[in-house]
Amino acid sequence: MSEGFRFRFAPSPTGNLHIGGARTALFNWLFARKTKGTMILRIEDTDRERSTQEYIHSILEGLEWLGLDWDEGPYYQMERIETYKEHIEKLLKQGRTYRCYCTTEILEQKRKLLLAKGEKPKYDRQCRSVDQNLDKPYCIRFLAESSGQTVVNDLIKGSVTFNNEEMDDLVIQRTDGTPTYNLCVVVDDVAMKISHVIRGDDHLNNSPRQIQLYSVFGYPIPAFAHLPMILGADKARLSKRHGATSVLEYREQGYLPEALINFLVRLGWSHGDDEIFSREELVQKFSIEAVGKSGGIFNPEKLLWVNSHYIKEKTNAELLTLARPFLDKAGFIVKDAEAAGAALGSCKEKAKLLTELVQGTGFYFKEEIVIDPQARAKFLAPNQIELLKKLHEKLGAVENFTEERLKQAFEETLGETGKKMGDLAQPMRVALTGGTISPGIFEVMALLGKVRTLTRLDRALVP
RNA sequence: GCUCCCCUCGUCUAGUGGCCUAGGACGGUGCCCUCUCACGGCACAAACACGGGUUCGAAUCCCGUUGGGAGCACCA
Repeated sequence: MSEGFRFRFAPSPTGNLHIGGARTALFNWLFARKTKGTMILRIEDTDRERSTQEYIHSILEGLEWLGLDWDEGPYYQMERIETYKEHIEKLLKQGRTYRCYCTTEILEQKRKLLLAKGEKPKYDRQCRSVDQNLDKPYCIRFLAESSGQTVVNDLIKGSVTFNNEEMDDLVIQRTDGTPTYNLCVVVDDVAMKISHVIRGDDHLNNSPRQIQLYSVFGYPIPAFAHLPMILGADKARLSKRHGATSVLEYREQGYLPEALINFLVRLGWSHGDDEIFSREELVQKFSIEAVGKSGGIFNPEKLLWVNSHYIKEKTNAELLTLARPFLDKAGFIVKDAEAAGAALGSCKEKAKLLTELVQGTGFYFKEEIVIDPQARAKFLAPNQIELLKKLHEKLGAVENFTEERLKQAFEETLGETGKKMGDLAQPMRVALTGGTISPGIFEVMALLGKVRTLTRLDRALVP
């Protein structure tokens, strides 16, 4: 048995699972499932200042909602401190580290100075030639290669060459003794036998520095794939000011996980002219070669369209399950699951979000409807009331409120009065739903049933 | 400022030298359907960033320019 590929999603719990993170997770997941490899979840929580337990929960919940499962983990970096320490020790023995006593203020000054001179603000290695046994707080830096080149062979961007002189001497251990990101990723990716590092292309510049670490440790270098960024409408990296960034916010707004997945995968990946992909199709059709190089703008309208597509595909029973939290929130009580499902189903053609779907079914769930004054003025004028009264007589005689039978009653009324369907349907709609927008009028009546239909009609007939 | 990445309709993209009069999708516009709103159907407008090459032939290959993005933390 050959060993399969291994992938990881490694978020830091310094925020909720956001759109960009979700897509990184998705691409890793797709590649893992496609190749029958292993998906690993690792929480990069070495930033103790900003990492929180709430964010960890939020990230896990987001992944779960999207259906992006993992085979190993979650591993927590804070539980692996000893391993990092050992590796720092190794580097020390190889003479590739040195203590740096420079304070944040001093470093800040140096940066400003270099920037003002028009140079790249990298550390000047001053402490390298300073006594290593001073009784002062210190951090540990990695002595980087200062000549030659480092090549990143990226599955998406191709081969990218960096001059080593561009590289800075990274801080690998903070003054408080905790290791930092660039060291931890390398140590962990090796320890977890990661074969493919798939991450956002904001990390592309980190890759050569990490490759240097792999080399010094004598570890094999994994394959890299740097995904292009997701941008806002102004082409700046997606952030809070572009609207919702947390995946869970989309759940609250009434999006379906499969819609978000489908939308996200199409941002930077394509398969001919196809737009809609089931989870199974994605796993089958996904390939890293088809991932684009350029950043993509997050287009909320398209997301909405994808979502409406998936809502339309749902059965009544599925809609009821999905809409449940929103119904509860609206205070709508489900007495008859089948009828409630049918009510939701009657509105699915016009709903782009689950929240809209539930709003649309208010006429069904509310015991007492309130008639919109404008709608009343326009559609419940005296002559229209007369027409409704005629219809009322017919309806009283109708035993079963089936759409077919109701249509018949309408047509009879219209035949006797010479009016058109619109003349009758619209006033009826206002009488039964309180507004001018609803599913087909016969469907509404069938859904409400004879008793409620006639009660509402009675009430509407007295101004 | 320096380093790296990127560039096909407004947006996501198809396209790997002739199939391109550049295709699809979202959005937009118009028409049809129709008991309202939608759904749906049909149609229209809309792009190869620019400039040089290479070639019989370039959206596709090469060079340069402009433009956009990312990184340059004791954040990840």
